[in-house]
Amino acid sequence: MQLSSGIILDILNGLTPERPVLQVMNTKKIVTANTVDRYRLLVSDGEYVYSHVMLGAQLNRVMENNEVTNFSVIEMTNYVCNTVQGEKRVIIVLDLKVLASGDEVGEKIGNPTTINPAQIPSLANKPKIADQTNVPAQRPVTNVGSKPQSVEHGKPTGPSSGLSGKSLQIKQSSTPTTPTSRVHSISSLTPYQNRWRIRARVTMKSNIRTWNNSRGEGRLFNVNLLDDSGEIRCTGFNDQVGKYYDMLEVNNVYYFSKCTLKTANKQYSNLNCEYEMTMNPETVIEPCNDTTDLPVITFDFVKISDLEKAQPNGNVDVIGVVKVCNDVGTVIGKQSQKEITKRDLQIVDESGVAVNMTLWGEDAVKFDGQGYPIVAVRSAKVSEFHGRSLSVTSGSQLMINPDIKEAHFLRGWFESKGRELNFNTFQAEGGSAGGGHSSNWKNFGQVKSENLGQSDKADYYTAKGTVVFVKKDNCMYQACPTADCNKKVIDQGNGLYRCERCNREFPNYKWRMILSANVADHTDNQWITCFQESAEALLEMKADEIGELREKDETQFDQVMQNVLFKQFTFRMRAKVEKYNDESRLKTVCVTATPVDWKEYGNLLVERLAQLGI
DNA sequence: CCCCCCCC
Repeated sequence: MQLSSGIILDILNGLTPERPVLQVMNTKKIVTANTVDRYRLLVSDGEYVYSHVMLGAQLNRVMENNEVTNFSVIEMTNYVCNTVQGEKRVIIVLDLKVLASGDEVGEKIGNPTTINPAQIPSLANKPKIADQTNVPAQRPVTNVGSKPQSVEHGKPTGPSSGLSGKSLQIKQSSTPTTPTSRVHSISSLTPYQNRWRIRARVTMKSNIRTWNNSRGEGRLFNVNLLDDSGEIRCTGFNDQVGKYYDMLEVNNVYYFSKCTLKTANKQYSNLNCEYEMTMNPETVIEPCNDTTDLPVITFDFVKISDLEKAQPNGNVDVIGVVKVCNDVGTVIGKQSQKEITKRDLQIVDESGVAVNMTLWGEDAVKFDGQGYPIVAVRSAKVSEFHGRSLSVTSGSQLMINPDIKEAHFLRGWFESKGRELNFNTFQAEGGSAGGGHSSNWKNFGQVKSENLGQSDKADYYTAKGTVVFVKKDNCMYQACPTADCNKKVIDQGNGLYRCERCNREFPNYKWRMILSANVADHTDNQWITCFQESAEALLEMKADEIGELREKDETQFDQVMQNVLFKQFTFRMRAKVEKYNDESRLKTVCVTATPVDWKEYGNLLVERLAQLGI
């Protein structure tokens, strides 16, 4: 009986020779929980044996009927060779003809050896796995260009016959492939492979966080893992927190295997990786001391003075001396309505500028500002608040007094001269009333035609407009008298006013205004909301006086509301779309309203005329 | 399975 000598290598090299004749050396039933059983074969072409051969499920009958047994000689009349897990080749037998039964043959034909991976092109240039089995002469390889089909697309295999990843996980001791030392690159990982191992440096480790929502509760942490191919986020939940949180240290290197991969939700990740990993009970993490060839954590520190050039809502690496460390405080999250702990720092560097940096939660509580510590933050979030400020979010890595050259430099600078310096700070845009220059002039027609405020961040603009209408109803309310609390109080009817936020009753209250006004120019009109200061500026009266009028002299109160009509102002506006249920509409808040500076406005018009060539 | 990243 003549086997197709050496033909297995041709198949693994991408050729699809017709009707290869092979001897079945061994068979194994692969039992899986959720899908039909499959059979795996060890086959020989007389020269080589190969074990990654799966029988299509439609051929299970030839096994169940004992048509194919050990030593049977078969002809593969239809088959494909797929690449799985990046490089492993699996031959799937789609149809076969039994040329001789195992009983008839009764013995091994020839003296086949295992395949040397070096003979398969894409494996050949990876020295780590070139094993030392005797190497037959290299066979000429011609790529016919017919890409191996993916299992899912293999047309004749039928709906239930795809090779499930599970069945390929089954370990066979005879498998002559991938030694355990083989390391995969992070960028090669996909959810469609299970047997991988990466060697990576931890570049970020979060705090342990707890959650409690409708889907359950628990705790979790994440690490970012870096190798020379890329960076991936890995999350550990519950048991894995206890198992791995202390073991994993930023900057150290570990082997990771058997994590669950899934598509990353880019919305929540600042890493450039399509997938992310979750630790599971099978996960193996082992320290690795040979770290020399792995990339080290690098910083791209931005000088504080250069933050004004940084993209708002983007991330920067930053390092500075903590010049001011405020006490821990709490705020109420707007969406969550939960209390959040925070701490504001002011950090400075040799660029002579100071910036506020906010720490949250555990970072805030644990921070010790004694002795002007140096903080380095990888991926701090930049915000536009007060011109520029920084926030250490869960995607950031905070390092206190890190042992890096930039920190030593800053320490020297601060001790020798920085300590005595006065630092510049960023200025909030649009905060200037009167004296400062206004910018980004728009008329209301432009606001609409240029879709201002339609992106996810607010747009600021300046407009000259005429007040054409104010809503006097509900334009003010009785608010908590506490300095920083403007919450509406509840009249207890006994001369006391209760503030729910402060959880206190007061004998007095202060008036706060929320005035809706319609302002117009020659192009369009715009509804705006004026809070306290801008409402007072429009009405040219303090809120407390207006409130008193409203209580005691409604005619005069109405007069105040009348007086503002047809007056012109320079409005500094903040425009942003807001969602009410499913409807989104542009909300415009008047940040400041100032009397029109006619000289400035005249100059603006002259400039406009010049642009028009008039 | 988180995914809030806040507040002024």
